[in-house]
Amino acid sequence: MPSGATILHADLDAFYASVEQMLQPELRGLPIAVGGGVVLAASYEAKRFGVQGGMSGWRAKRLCPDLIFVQGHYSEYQRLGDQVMAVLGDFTPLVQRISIDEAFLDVTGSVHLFGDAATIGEQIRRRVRVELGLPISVGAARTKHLAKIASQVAKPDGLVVVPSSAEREFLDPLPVGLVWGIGPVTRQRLAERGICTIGQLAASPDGALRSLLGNALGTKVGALAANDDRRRVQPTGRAGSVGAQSAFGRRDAAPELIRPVLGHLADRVAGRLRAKHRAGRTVTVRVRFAGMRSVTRSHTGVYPVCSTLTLTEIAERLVDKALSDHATEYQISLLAISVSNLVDQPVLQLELPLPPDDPERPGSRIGAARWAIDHSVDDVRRKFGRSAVGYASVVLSDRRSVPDEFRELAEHEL
DNA sequence: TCTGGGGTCCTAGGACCC
DNA sequence: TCTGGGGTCCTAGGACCC
Repeated sequence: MPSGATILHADLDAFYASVEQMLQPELRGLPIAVGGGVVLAASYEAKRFGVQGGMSGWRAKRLCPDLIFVQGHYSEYQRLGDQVMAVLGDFTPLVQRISIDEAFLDVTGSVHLFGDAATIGEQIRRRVRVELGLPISVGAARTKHLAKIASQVAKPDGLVVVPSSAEREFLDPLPVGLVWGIGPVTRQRLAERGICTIGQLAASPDGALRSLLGNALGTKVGALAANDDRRRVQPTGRAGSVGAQSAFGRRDAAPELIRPVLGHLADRVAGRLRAKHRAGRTVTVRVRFAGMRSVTRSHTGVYPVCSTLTLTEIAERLVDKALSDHATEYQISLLAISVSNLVDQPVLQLELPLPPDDPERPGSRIGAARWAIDHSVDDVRRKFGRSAVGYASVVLSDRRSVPDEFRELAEHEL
């Protein structure tokens, strides 16, 4: 009997940790964490003790004294993640990759070739296990939202198919936190009103949902309740913004470090933009203070920016503004730069020389000079590597809490 | 002895235009 | 002589996701 489920959500289990256990068999069955100062990923054996990604290493060790810290094999993560996606692509061209280790599939057109959703889900799981040595969970349902919830329920290393005839029975007893978009804050707000399960949420009047969750999320939950999720699986698009951030942790965030750090961040962001022939009109900085309170300041200019020096200057101005608005805060715990409103910038615009007083203006004297500098730096790096030439990298080299390879895994396609 | 780094989306107020 | 309604863009903050 057909289940009506044609959307799959495939999600590798504890991806980085599983890769380490696959590469080093002596680690299998043991609580491990990838990373050191901060836990980047934890195996299921470690998760049982409450160890989670993003947690500081000392806290994880306190929760799980036998925890083993391992260094990440980041290029392996990328390679294996890509290979998993290739396996998924063997079943349908309609694959929407959400992150390095997770994707939606629409198998509507594939069932006559491979069997129903349950069969395809099992084939995916078997192939990923046999060919790549990794556990992957799969959820199958009529909509993306349901498929995603199903894969979470299937974890670890399982398959859950939600037949369209049994969606309510499946959803109603589940905790609201499984709904995409409901995090800790919203979950708490709902709990205060006695709403803990998706069934209770679905039974709430539409107006109440909207006032509780906001218009957008309320509509989404209403659609979930009415089984009316119409989002389609679509190939992953390009990123709408590029950013970089640097946390100071417990190291001193001396004021004289602000500028070198901004230079370093701008260098990363602008370099990525140039590599993809992109530029952005809006620059946003975020300053986080001790106590996790953070403020943002942004500037939208007339011309798209991709020059390292120009981005640095704009970011410095914005950070100065943020700091003067919050003069009582004295300790900075994080700095971030992000560029949005992106546009394509296929070639250098060789326009008529323009007044040289606006470095942001492409074709102005200063703009052209910066373009030349940036591109020679990019050239040297292409030939000799990132560290061959760069901004204050010596000053900051021992400050990086997370390896660059890890950062790169999280980058989206520009 | 404190909380990484990459993103997306939503909300709300204000400026400005027609 | 005082003011409608709609739309777009920008800014700031916040929740959330992987």
